[in-house]
This record gives sequence, structure tokens and C-alpha cells, in this order.
Amino acid sequence: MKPNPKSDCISALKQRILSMQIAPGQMLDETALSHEFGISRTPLREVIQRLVGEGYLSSQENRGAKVASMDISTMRHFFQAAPMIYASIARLAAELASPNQVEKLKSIQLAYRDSIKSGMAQETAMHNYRFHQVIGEMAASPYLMPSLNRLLIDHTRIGRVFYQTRSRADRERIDKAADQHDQMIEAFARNAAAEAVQLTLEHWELSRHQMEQFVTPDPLHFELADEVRESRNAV
Amino acid sequence: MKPNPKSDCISALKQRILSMQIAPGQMLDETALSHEFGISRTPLREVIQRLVGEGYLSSQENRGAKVASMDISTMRHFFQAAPMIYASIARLAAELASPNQVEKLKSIQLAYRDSIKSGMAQETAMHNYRFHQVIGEMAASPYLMPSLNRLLIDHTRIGRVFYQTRSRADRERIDKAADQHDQMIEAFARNAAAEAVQLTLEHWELSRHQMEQFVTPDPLHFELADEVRESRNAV
DNA sequence: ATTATACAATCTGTATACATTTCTCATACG
DNA sequence: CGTATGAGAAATGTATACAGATTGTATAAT
Repeated sequence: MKPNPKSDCISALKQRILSMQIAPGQMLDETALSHEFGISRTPLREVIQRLVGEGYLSSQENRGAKVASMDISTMRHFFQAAPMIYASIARLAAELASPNQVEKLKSIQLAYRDSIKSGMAQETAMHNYRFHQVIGEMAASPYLMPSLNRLLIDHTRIGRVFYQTRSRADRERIDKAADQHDQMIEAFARNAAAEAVQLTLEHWELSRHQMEQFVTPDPLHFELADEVRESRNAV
Repeated sequence: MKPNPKSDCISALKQRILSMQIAPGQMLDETALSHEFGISRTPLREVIQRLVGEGYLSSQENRGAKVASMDISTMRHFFQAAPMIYASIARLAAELASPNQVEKLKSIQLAYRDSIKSGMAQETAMHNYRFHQVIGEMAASPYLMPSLNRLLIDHTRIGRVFYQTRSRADRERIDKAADQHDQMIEAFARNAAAEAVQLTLEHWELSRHQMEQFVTPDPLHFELADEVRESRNAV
């Protein structure tokens, strides 16, 4: 593969957005980015347009581009859409899975378990992202893939806390998620659609439970409520 | 609104793709298009990147952009994904519909019936497209909208034959579809989610039946089969 | 007759310069 | 004290020129 600064730029920007290295809502500086990736503003702007079309960024006429925001109102839509899309993708993926693709899934799963073991939360989240994206590729549906991608963007951004270990319970939860991945791979390999859907929904429930605790944490002291609400919406 | 050749270009290209004025798989000529819309290649290429991200076009490195193709294998995925996405969108739309949006739907429906009456098939298909896109806006789900858009691109392209009247039966089918639109508006106005879903699925069935006849027409004479199969795949 | 090769023509990709719009902030005014 | 104004700065949008890649074609070699 020939080194291509433009596609490097695309994947680097995606990675930064998924890892919240660039925060939701943050403006992009065309000049700075073009210098950083060693390209001029012309190709950089093309990259931005592409990422706008894919839902990573949003842009306004004469007002630049910013990272897709995650406000409270979209969270509701997230929890509504996710199980349906994930389940549909899982069914198709199980029906269409090729041995080759299952192997690919297995190798990602290895890296995933490795990063869990070394406690690298961000890396784990990225492997998890790749894992579910490959399941999407197995399903091979050009009509469901766009929504899956949009979901995975925000799932990876929100779910980043999922892989942070502060207690024994955290550790057990993450191990359970990894076990579910293995079971899913097994179901895909046997083309067991119903089973894959069931496992996917259980996997989602585990993730959902954790995320809802984060999105709706314990009530705060009254004095702090306004300030915190504001900063939450500003995300 | 200030006239903006760039956004004109985006909507014109979308319109041409949806109406198959530019055929699936057809290459785009950057120079010709930039001249036509009175802009230089720089902004035109940004437009192309955006449309690639949204699924209207596909592009390859150093090999230009072409209109998203519609081969037989994607048709299968189309029929699998469509009812699920449409139904989910309809449920959300019914729950969230504002009087304002219902009015918007009604005005599109008026134009839709007008173009049916004057027998303008392509225009009818475009009003139908707008109708379902507005339902998508009502549902307001950033996670389902990308898939809805992708579906509507191909539904509009395939369904273009839906609005061609060659027989009394054609006429009745189209009138039935228009009646279903009215019933759907009614259900949205009353926030009747279950009813909206039911109507949407019936609406889909009507459309699906017609499209499957087109995609799988009556068998041809043996001598012609090869030639025709080739031209079909070439789409 | 078929395959290789070289060259021209065409198209894609990029950098730079410049035009246009928005933003910033100091100053004037109500 | 808050609001309006306007000049300068900064950022966005666009045109053009040029560099690099691909495609088509004519000629030569097998």
C-alpha cells in the first residue's frame, strides 16, 4: 500500500472523534489540520465533506465544521434505535457469515481481550468498535450499514466509560462482554441466526445498563443541578 | 434565500440520480458538471465527496466518481431492510408528529395528487420521495435517518415504474397508494402509532408487489435470455 | 494475429492565491 | 451599564495552474 496522507487523515479524524480526543461539538481548524497532515486545505476540505456525509461531522455554510454533537435528546433516539439495528444486523450476519469473516472476527477478539488484560480502556473500546463494524460488513446490507455506522459512532463515544475499571464489578462486567463476543462468534460460525440475535440483545442490555447509569447518574445536590445540566447539554 | 450554485448543484445531482436521469453506475464528468453549474472543480469535488458520504455516489482513488449502482444482490437487501426501517420510522413519526409537520405532509400530498392527475410519473415519484422523507424528519432519529435516506434513494429509482399508467389496474393501484398517504397523515395527526405502522406496512406491500414484478418479470424466450440478463446486470 | 511498449490525450488530485464572509474587539452612543 | 458600530483580523469559499495517474492508440516485436 502506497502511503496516502489523505486517507490517513480520514482514519485519524474518525479515530479522534470516536475516542472523544476531539469532543462532540468542537470546531475543526482547517488550516491547523491541513498543516498537521501535510496536505493543503483543498483535499482537507474534501475529507471534511466526506465525514459530514457519513455523520461524523456537521457543517454550516461559511461557518466551518464541527464534530457531531451528542445532546440529551439524541440519547433517547440512540436507545430506541440501537437494539433494533443491532439485532437485524446480527440476523443477516449469521445468515451470510463466511469462514473468512469469522476468522477476521476472531483476530479482532484476540486483540480485544489483550487490551482488556492490559487495562487500556480506549484501545478496548476501539477494538469493540471494529468487532461490531465487521459484523456489519458480514451482514453486507447497504441499507442498514449507514445506521449501524451512525450508531457505532455514538456507542463508542458514550461507551468509552464501559471499559474503565474502578471496581471488581467493572472487571466482571467487561469479562462478561468479552465472553458474549466469543459466544457470538460461535453462533456466526454455525450460521445460527436466532441464537446470534438473542446473544446480541443480551450484549446490548449489558451495555445499555452501564450507559444509562452514566447518562442518568445519581441525583446531584440542588445547588449544582443547573450548572451541571448546562455543561451536559453543551456537550 | 441567496442563490447558491453549490447547493443548487447538490440538489440537482440528487434529483438526477433519484430520477435515473443519470443512470446507476454512470461515471460523472467533473469538468462538464462544473461548467454546467457555473462553479470550478474545487467546490464541485466537495459536492461529490458529500454525496459519496451520503450514499448517492461511490468513488475510487484516481478513478473518479459514479452513481451508486443497483445490482441484483442489493435488491435482496432492499426488500429485507425496507419494511423494518419504514415501520420504525412510522412509529416514531406518529409519536412525535407536530401539527406543523402534519401540515407540511398535507401540502406535499396535494402536489402528489396533482401530479398523479396530470399523469406526470417522474414528478409523482419525486413528491412521493419528499412525502416519505418528511415522515423521516418527523421521526427525528439521527440513527434511523441515514438508512431511510439510503432506502429512499433506491426506492425512488426502482419505484419510478410504479407511477407509470398503462392500464386501468395501474390507475387503481396509484389511487390506492394516494389514499394510503391520506390515511397515514390522519394517523400521524392523531398520534396513532400502531395504526401508522399498520398503514405503512400495507403501503409497503402495495409498492413491493409492483416492484417485484418489475425486478422479476415474466420469463423471456430462451433465445433472448442471455442478452437481457446482461443488460439487466449492467444497470 | 497477438501481445508489448511508448507516447499522447484525458482525467484526477493538489497547492496556492485571492475573494468573500464571519468574528473580534475597541470605541462611541443611548 | 448595556447596546450599537465599524475597522481589522481570521476563517471560509473559490478559481486557476500545475502535477500525477490512467486510459487510449499507434507502432514495433514476437
